[in-house]
Amino acid sequence: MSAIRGARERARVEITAAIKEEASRQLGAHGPAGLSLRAVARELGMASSALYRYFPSRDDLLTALIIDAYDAVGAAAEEALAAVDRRQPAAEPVDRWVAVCRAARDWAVGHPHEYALIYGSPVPGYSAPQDTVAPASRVGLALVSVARDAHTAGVLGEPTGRPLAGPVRADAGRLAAELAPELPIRVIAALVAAWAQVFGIVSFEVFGQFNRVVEARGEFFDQAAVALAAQVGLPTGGEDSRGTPIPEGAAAEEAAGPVVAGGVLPAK
Amino acid sequence: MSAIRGARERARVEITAAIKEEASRQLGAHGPAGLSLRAVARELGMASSALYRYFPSRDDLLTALIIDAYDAVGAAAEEALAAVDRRQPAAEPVDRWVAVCRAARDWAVGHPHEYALIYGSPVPGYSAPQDTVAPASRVGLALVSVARDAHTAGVLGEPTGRPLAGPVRADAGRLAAELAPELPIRVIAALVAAWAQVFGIVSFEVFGQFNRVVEARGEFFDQAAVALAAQVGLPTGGEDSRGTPIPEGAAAEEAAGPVVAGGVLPAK
DNA sequence: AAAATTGGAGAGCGGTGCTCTTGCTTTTGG
DNA sequence: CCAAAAGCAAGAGCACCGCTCTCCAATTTT
Repeated sequence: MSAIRGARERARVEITAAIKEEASRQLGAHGPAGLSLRAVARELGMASSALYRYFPSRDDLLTALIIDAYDAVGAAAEEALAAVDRRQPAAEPVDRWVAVCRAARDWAVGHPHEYALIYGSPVPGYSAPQDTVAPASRVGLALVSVARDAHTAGVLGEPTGRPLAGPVRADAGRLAAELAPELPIRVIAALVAAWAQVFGIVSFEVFGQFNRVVEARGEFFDQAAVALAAQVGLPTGGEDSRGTPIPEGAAAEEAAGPVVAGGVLPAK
Repeated sequence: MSAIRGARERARVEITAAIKEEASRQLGAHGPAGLSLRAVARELGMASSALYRYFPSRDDLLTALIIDAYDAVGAAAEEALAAVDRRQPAAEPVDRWVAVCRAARDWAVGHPHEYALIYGSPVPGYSAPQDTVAPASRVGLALVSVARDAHTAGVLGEPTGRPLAGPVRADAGRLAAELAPELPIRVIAALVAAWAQVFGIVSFEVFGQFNRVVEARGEFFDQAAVALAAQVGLPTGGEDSRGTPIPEGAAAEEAAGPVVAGGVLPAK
């Protein structure tokens, strides 16, 4: 969209990118607290004050990195979904679900500092500017799309759990209208809960809460992801809680089979 | 245990407590990043260098606050369990479960900065010294004890989900030997997952991920907590048999939406 | 009472985010 | 084509930070 307006403009985007790159490098090396504008400037061979031409404050730099991180994990999730469809055109919903969860988790363990930036404590003063909400939704939307596709395919069962309390139903209804009007309200509520719970497990792993508790983190995560899929109503091929009808009999051989069918990567 | 050994010793514990108190106050006001040794010292009317007689570094002060926070949320959970038993001597397991979850959640909502300290991103360089693991386990142990009591009462059902993968089974077996040998291994695994998932939902609420997504946070949390209880194998009264509402909704008036750290600047 | 330990205060070091002023270069427009 | 405008880099400087070191007073111990 932007033609080469001039050397100046081109230099600007290049330098901006270089700053973000170096900042991201420092963030990976010393953590969010160790991100220093002066150090970035030093590494780039420019005066610290010159940096303020590109980012009006340290928090703005951090916000840029936050958006990039949201986009990175969102892209990873979307790409994983596309990859499983490419590899296996009629993949089971649960496999698509697990692929998305796995992608988020793998990105998180591969980029712990970036992950901490977006799913850890809000770092600066910082009250999530509007620019972050779209990138932040991408993983959630990928999960929603898995459920939506299962629904259109007619294989989406009843989510587990009790009937919704009134206010929760209202929230879920509002969300449904926004992003998937065809899905049952209870599925929407279950999706939101599952979304949070997936990241709960990821956070515990990345933030060290599983130290000396869970060693087989990959398998543990997959197990939980499958359980969450069932909670949402995706057919998991296993005996399910409370006799949820399993729409079609495709998966008879999974009874003793691998926990995760079809091509989801093992731990590492 | 320590008799009054002298004015000096008594002054030491008093000053130590005062430092932690003021530090906690500042943490609540300006967030973890805004905790400044100099400011604490200033507020206490002493030289900043004198503070180092009590805490050898800022990180040590933070560690002390972290331990206090773990103890506080752990105590809240244990106290909630005791309270529900006191109020209702033969409480349903699911009610005891939800009480523990609720206590953790309510504490987190009421102390967002302390919560961020312990369940957010690991703040400094910081590699969780051994002193923190015991306090950090208290909430988890409360959840285990609910399951254990249900088991001894003979009302613990099968946890939902597929059979465990081998490595997960190994982890769960080791944990079972440590803290509840009588519980089925699958229950242990489900407990660990539920533990992480509870805090996933709490973190999403406290860290603002639910902004503009979930408004009825209390009800939503209760719903998820019940679902997790079922996942562990606690009887939840069936899917629709009894419309027993959720125990209590106590803290519904946590108006402040952005729980985020004290605004350094109002953005712009 | 003397000696040893402990706590407090100040100065100072190197670092930080950020602002302001001063020049220089590129872009713009008549 | 050249002057005005706008954008950019650099330096100095402010207020703050964590932390160390030295010096001195008060307390404990011997």
